Amino acid sequence: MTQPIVPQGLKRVSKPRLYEQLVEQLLDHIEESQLGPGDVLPAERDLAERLGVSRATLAQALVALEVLGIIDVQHGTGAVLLYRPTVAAVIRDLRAHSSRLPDIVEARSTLEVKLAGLAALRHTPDDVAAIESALSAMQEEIDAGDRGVHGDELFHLAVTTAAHSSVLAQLMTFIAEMVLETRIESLGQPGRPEQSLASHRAIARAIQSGDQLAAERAMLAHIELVSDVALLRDV
Amino acid sequence: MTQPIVPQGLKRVSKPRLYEQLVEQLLDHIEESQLGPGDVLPAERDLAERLGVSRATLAQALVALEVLGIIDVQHGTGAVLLYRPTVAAVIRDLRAHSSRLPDIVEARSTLEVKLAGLAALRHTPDDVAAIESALSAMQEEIDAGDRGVHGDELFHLAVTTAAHSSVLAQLMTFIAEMVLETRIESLGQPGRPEQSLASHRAIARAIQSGDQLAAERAMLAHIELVSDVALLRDV
DNA sequence: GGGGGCGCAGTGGCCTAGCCTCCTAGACTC
DNA sequence: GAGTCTAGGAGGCTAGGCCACTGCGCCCCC
Repeated sequence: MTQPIVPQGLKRVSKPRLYEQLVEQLLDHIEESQLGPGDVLPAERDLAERLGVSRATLAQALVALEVLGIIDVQHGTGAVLLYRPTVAAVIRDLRAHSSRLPDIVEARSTLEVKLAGLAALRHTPDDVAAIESALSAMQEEIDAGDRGVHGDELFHLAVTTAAHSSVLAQLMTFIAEMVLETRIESLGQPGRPEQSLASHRAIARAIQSGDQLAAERAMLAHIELVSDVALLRDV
Repeated sequence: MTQPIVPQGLKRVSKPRLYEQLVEQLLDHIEESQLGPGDVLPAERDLAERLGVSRATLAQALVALEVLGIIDVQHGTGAVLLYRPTVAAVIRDLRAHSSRLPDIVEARSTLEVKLAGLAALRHTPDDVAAIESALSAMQEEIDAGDRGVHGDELFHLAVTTAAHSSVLAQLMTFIAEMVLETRIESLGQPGRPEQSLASHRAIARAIQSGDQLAAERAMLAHIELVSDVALLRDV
């Protein structure tokens, strides 16, 4: 009862689709029936009739469950469960109360701290050049009276690249959109761009000196600095 | 001669479904056309005809894209893009399994270490019960001569749940499929299931005692233990 | 009696055809 | 000019049908 409906455009304000309701019902059914990995769901025709929907709509629900990684639909056999009901519960929670801001910051922090540390260990001359270039870009933006959003983005991207860890980089990209919102807010605070740039420099120094621990600490401090306002604002 | 071919059907050896191909094509189309957030895709009837499929099948593909968080289908309006094309590319890469093993382990380690630490701080009685239940399940599997893959999975899931961090949990779901492969390999080593279970117990103790640092350390040690063989084998 | 092959029943895959609801832009009214 | 109405286009969902794949049991042959 805390969340007053997220205005954050990320969420669906619109009408519930039938297949979404079916997903919920199926998850409930799986949980109640104590089904486990390897068990197969009833046949589509049967299920559709029992749930009072057409096969086509049920098929959409099954596609959704498949994408969510809960079932694997096999031609000629049926829809077999991959995971335990607990997973279903987790996913349902995710869908229910959508990701809130602290969770986003938490994920960002986790990933970027690690990336900064790896960057300290693995950076190439090119990576260093890109980081320096990002710092200069942000400096120029600030000098021009701008908030430096672009340079900020460049910097974090350069650090991510310097870490040379493809999966982590992909995960960063995935949450990039969410992070962007918090970033723009933060840089709107008076004096914030300068502070942010200063902590960028600290991170860059630690990375260039190859000091993993220092880089991680610097990044952590930076993100905490950048996130506090957003946290206070919204939660 | 060690493994009689993993029956774990997670890797699709089977037939590609039409809607999956459509997802790929649509992602390509989005990228090529330089579409951004807010843009709407062509009408279903139009799209279906152009792609040479029925509306029902296209609808499945759209559901998949919706679950992946790429589009939002609005009644009466159309399918509007939520993210930038880069995200689409990322997701496609993730699906294509292009990432290499060390990177996967690295990402898993980063996320799970953080999750273990958070679980130490945030666990509820229910979370503890789920963790204990997972430990018992794995013990039973091992006693029965099994490798304990299932109990292992339950345990890591329970820890993820106990961390109560939705975005991090979401990221774990994304790499879950990749992680599964390394997990199964690891547990195939002689004596490994017992070692793994022991380190699970250590993690569980640290979480239950609320010791964040100890939980993080225990999880890190566990993942390093579990990953070394796979790393040596494959890279 | 045992082994192998074949066919059938059941399941999902996908399509066609159609009607409903919802949204929106533009015409119409005041 | 502002508000209202309406028609067309968009997605939502259904019904029914045919095809392809899987698995298992029967039957034939050895």
